[in-house]
Amino acid sequence: MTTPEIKPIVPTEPAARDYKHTLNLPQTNFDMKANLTQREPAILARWEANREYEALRQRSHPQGKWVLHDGPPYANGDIHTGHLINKVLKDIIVRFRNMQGWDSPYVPGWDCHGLPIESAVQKELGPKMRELSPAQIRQHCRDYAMKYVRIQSASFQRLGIQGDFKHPYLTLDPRYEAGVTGVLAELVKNNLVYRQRKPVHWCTADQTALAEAELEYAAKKDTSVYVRFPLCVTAESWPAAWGPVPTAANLLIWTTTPWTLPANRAVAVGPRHEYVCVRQADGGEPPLIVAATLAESVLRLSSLAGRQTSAPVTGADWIALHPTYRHPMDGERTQPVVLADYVTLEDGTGLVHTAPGHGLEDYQTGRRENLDIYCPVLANGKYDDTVPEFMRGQSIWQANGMVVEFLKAHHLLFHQMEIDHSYPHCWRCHKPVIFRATEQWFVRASGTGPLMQRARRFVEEVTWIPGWGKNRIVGMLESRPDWCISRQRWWGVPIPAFFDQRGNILLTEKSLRHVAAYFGIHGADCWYQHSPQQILGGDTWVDSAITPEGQVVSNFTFKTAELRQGADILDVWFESGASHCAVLEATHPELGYPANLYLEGSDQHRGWFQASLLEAAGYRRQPPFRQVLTHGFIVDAQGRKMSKSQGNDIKVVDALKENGADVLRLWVSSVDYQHDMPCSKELFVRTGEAYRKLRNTIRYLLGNLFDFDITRDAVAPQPHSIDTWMQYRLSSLQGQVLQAYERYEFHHVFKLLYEFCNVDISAIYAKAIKDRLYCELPGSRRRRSSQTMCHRLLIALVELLAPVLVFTTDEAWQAVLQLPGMKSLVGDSSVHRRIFSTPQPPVSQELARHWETLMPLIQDGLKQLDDLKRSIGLGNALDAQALIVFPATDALAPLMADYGPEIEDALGLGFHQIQAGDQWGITITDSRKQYASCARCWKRRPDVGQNPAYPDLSARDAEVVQKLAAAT
RNA sequence: GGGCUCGUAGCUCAGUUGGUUAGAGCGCGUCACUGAUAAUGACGAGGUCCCAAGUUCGAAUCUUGGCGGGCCCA
Repeated sequence: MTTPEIKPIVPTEPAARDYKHTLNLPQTNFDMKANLTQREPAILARWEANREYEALRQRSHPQGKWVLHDGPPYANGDIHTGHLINKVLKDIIVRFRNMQGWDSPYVPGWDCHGLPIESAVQKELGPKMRELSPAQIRQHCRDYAMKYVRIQSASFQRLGIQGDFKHPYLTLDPRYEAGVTGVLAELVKNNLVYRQRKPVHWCTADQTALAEAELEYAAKKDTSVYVRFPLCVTAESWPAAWGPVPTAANLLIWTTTPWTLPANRAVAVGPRHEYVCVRQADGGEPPLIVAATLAESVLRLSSLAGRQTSAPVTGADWIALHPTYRHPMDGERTQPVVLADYVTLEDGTGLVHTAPGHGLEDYQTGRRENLDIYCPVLANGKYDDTVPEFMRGQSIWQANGMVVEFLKAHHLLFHQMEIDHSYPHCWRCHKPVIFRATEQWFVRASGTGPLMQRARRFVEEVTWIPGWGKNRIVGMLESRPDWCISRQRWWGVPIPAFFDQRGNILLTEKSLRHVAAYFGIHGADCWYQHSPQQILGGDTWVDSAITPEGQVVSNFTFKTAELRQGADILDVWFESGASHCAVLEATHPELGYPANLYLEGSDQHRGWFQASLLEAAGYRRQPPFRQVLTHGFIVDAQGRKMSKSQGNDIKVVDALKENGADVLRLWVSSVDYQHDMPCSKELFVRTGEAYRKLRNTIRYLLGNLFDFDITRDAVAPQPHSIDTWMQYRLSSLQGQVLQAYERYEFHHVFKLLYEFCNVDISAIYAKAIKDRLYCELPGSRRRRSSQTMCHRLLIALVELLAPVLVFTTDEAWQAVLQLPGMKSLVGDSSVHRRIFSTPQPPVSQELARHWETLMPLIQDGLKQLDDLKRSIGLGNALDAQALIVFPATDALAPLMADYGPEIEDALGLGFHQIQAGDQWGITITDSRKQYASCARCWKRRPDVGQNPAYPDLSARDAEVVQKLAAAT
């Protein structure tokens, strides 16, 4: 089969007639320029006026309820890139769920209590703070927190985050405070709360205990000392392996905190490590006891000449002889050498100075060995009066030098050196913290207790995304100590314990439930304003009591007039960790327990995820979340952490002004958030370029639909046209994008949509259908078929982009509603209240496969066009023609009359011919000297001038113009 | 120092159970179009797959050890 021979017409210059007005050129008022910084606030105002969030809630939700529970950001400071990533990811998910047909409400929350706010207020108030009552201080803190709630709320909304911002949850809400207290009641009921003297991280500047999450590690210089502890030498306790019993000997210990030496109560050795006795040949120095493997390196520190090292003895064998030593700073005290598993031989001497009041491991050893949990350091970091006289009242930070001097003077200092090490600091005041034994409230959250057993089971029941999140939290649970939940500050939820004059304590499930109800009405501030009589509501209260000795006595009668309130408040992590009860059930019961999803940065494995899990494990049968999704952290372009002090941080507020929210949201969607995310101004600029491509694709589709009425003009894609190919591509795209959303793989969503716009639509389809859209008769089947496809593309793109580009798709949807017939079809609806359209049924695989044969021909054609451009300066493909050769036996052979014109248009050519042959092939040639150019469609074709009435037009264009003329 | 984790073109990402010459889009360069026009198209140049050793006929992929980054902890 060959195209019939058409007699070529000698090229002539076309008459200078202008046919532009007879074309169907794109028309739309959807601007190419986004102007987001102006447009977005206007759209926000419209949403506000239309009560969009409320309207969404009232929409029908065929799938049921699906709840993402917001982790509360801390109400302090402007929003930063961490908020950006977290809130936008949440918003994308919630919007996607809603568009899937779920009822997915979003209630934003804020963490309003805690030390950072109190410290900031303290700084603002200065010395005035001392004159204020606790209630007045709390009022200042409240004002401070609420100020930042307002600032952050405005910023989140400006980012397009959709939610119930009129009714957020605030941890300072009395109902929330009641909820937190209720959780505490549950834990007390299950015997999971106790009070004990125990070393905790303590900030001497802020004078409070600190949680793990409130520490930050920084380099610190310290004096480390090697100290002689005089051994009590007796024949019975002297190992035979060490040779003759000397008259005196010293244990050698190493510590980086000389100030804790007054609190020394034991020396610990490793059971399997070997210890030796080192003697100086001249007998000038008493023998030293050190670990065998460390002896050489330690003794080298001091120029001990001519030494002899004895045979070794294991720690376990030595301890069997019950060795003791004299306290280095208090010769009256005799103290034991004990075993401990944690002693290592990595540094030091293998003998560990043990101060049960100043270290967690030391404390555990102390408990086991029945040692005194002795802590001579007051809350302000100064020694009390139980230490040697020269140190009394001194700050521990000054004491290091004094201790060293003392040791020197008493010939106990073996060696001293300055070291540089990583040391915990207070997250607020950045001062170094210490371990200090104090009376604190604890939750039994360690070991193999019932709470931990259930927590471990919960971990198994939850889906952790990515999967390693599970390992991470399991590892943390395994090694965690009991949870110190008390803090010595003002700004928080009080631990509502009452104390009588003899130190008996009232803190029971019953008393907590009573106080919780009272807090719910009056707010927790009442703890500082109302008397115990008022709060407990009577002169006596009969309940269990905890005696000063820690015994529980039932049916104890408290006289409320003699009670005073405890001064401790709850750890803020306990507060936010109670949100599964305080929010999902108490303040926003419409959400319901448990949540489908918690989504936070991966640091929350130790923070909110764990606090929530532990509290729920204390009294519930079901974990508070079904899925936990974590994201990584934003780093700078070089992959370094962002910090204000380094000046490499990006200000979200500035980035918003420069790029608009949709560009920032698109950036969030474009990166794989499970790892670190590099961020820079340049990356926002790049994202802006991607944004423009998406916007222009929508604009192109809108522009070509100005005269297309979906209710009247839609036709099925023509079977052997590029429309069919496009439908095939679209169906496949929709499936992939929805699946990527379902898996929370938004960077795949972005990539799929972006490449679809660049390649499938822009480079291939839009190019191919330009001629038929612009030049065919408006109502022609060929044009309507492509318009139908454009319409489907438009709706699909706007819908699939809606969770990400919330403003732009809203604006685009307004333009969609202006298209003929649309309002009658969908009314005045917002794209954000839509449920994703069901994709068209997939087109036949056979038709789709045809294009797998044709696409390589088109690729070949493009290459040839480029060659012609370089070799003979052929600039416009409309000045070229193709000879398409197809195998006569191919299944496509009978269809080439249909496919030929499609290839011509896909390459943007003026003309083509088809010819049967042996194998597929395409040859592009210059037709400038062969055919005239049609004055309307600019194609060079042999049929230009065929119609005598229109000598400057091709046959098709002549017919179109004739019909248009007839119609008017 | 420990636990978890990441390291593929300038950027963002793909790379199936190991298997031709490691891919895509963007960006960049060159060119074209001027009826998607501060838009659009074409072609092209870009990679020691962090490094090293090992296993294997064969490693971006598996093992071990480094280096560098991040989070959490000590």
